[in-house]
Amino acid sequence: MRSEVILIVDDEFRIRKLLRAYLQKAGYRVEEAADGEAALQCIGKDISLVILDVMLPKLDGWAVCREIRRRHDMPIIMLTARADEADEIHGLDIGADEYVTKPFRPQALVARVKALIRRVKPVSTGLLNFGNLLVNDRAHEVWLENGLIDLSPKEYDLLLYLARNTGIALTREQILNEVWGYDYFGDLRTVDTHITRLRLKLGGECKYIQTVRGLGYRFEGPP
Amino acid sequence: MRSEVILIVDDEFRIRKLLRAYLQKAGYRVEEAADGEAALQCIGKDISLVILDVMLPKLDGWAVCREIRRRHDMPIIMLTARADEADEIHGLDIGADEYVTKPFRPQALVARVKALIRRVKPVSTGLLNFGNLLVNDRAHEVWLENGLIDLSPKEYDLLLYLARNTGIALTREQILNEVWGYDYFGDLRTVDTHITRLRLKLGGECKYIQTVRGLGYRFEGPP
DNA sequence: TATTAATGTTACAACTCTGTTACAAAGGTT
DNA sequence: AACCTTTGTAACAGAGTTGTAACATTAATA
Repeated sequence: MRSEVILIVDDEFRIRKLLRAYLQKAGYRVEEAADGEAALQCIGKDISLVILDVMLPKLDGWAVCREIRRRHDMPIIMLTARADEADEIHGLDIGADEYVTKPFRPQALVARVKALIRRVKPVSTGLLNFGNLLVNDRAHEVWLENGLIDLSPKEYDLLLYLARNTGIALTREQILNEVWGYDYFGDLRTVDTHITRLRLKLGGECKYIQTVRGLGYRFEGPP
Repeated sequence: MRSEVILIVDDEFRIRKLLRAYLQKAGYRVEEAADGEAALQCIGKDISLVILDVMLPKLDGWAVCREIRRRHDMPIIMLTARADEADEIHGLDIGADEYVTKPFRPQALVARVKALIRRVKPVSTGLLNFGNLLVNDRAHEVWLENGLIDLSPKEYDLLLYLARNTGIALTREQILNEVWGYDYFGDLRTVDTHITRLRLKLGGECKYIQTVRGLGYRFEGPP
C-alpha cells in the first residue's frame, strides 16, 4: 500500500467507483467528494493529488481548481466532458497539471497519476498543515479555517519557527536566537508579547501554542 | 518491516543463516560479516545492534567489541562457545551488553535483541520509558498511564534527573547540586518536600522513587 | 520498650512566572 | 508632514511555585 491519497471529485457515482477501483489496484488510497464544496473541505486532509471533474454541483471544477491553487501546490488532473471544453480551459490557464477528456481509459489516467506523484514527491512543498491551520511558506501565507489571516513579519517568523518545531518545547532564548537572530540582545519577555499577539490572531482558545511553565513555549498540532 | 539493522558476526555460515532467518522473521533487517575486520567495516553503516561471536578469524570478538565501544554506543550481544569462556569475558568487562552461550535457542536470542533495541532506542529521541511512566524531554511532557500529568518546573527537573539516573542512589547534596545548581545553598530537606510532591503526582504507592535511608533517594524502573 | 535519628507531611508566606495592557519609538506609506 | 503599522519595553495583576519550619510518622538502636 502506498501512502499517497488521491481525491476523486466527481458527481457521478459510477465514475468515482471506477476510478477508486483502478487507483486502489495501483496501491493508492482514495477519498471521494461529490461536489465542489465537499472537495474543498477535503483539502485540509493529507491529499497528494486531485482528480477533478469540471461539471460539478455547487462549485464548478474551475473554481475548485483556482481555490486549491491559492493554498496548495498539489497536482490536479481535470476531467472534461468534451475536447473543446478542454481547449477552453487550456486557454484560461487555471493551473491544472493535466487535462483528460471523457471518455478516457482508466489505465491511462492511472499512468498520469503515477507520473505526477513521482514528479511532485521529492519537492519540499513548504507547507505546514495542522488541522484547520495551514502555514504556506512558499506563498508566505497563513490560512485558518479556510480564511487568510494577516500576520506582521515577526508574528509570521515566530509562527513558522514554532510550527517547524512542532511538539518540541522551546525556551525563550532559543526562540529569540532563531527568530530575532543570534546578534539580538533584547528582553526575553518580548517573546511573550509576540506570543500573545499570535494567539490572538490564531483565534479563541488557540490550542496550537502551549505554555511550558518555567521553560518557554511549545507548538502542538491537532491530536 | 522494522527499520533496525542487526549485524551478525560469525564465521560459521550455518549460524549466520539460522540467525538471519529468525531475525528477519521478527522483522529486522540483517547484515552479515564472517570475520572481525569485515565486522568493523560494517560499523560505518547504519547498524542498530551487533551479534558478535568470540571466535573469529583475523580479529577476535573481544577486539572487535572493544573497537566498536571506542567509537559507538551500540548494543552488543556476544556469543561464546562455552560457559567458562563466558565467565572469563565477564571478568574482563569488555563492555558487551549481553553474553549468550552456545548452543542457544534462537528465540531467546531474538527476545534479547528486542529488549536491547527497545531500551536503547528511546535514548536518542529524548524519551525515558518506565512501564506506565514516560518522560518526553523534547516536548517537556510527562505521561502516566497514558494521561498527561502536570508538573511544576522543579518537579519536572527533579524527575528528569532521577529518571536519567535510574537505579543509582543519589544523596540530597547531589540532587541539590544537579537540579538546583551548584551555586544554590539551601536546606537539604527541601529535596524531601519536592520528593513528596512528586510522589503525590506520580500516584498512590509510587514505586518509582525509593527512599535510601541514611543516604537519599533512588529512582527505579519497573522490574 | 524507650530513645534517637531520619524521613514524611502539611501549611504558609514570599517569591516567581506569565498574560495582558499600555505606551513610545521606529519604520514605512500616503 | 501626517498617518498607520509594527515592535520592544515596562508595569501590573493573578496564578502558580517554592523554600522553610513545624509537626507526624517511621525506622534503627540501645
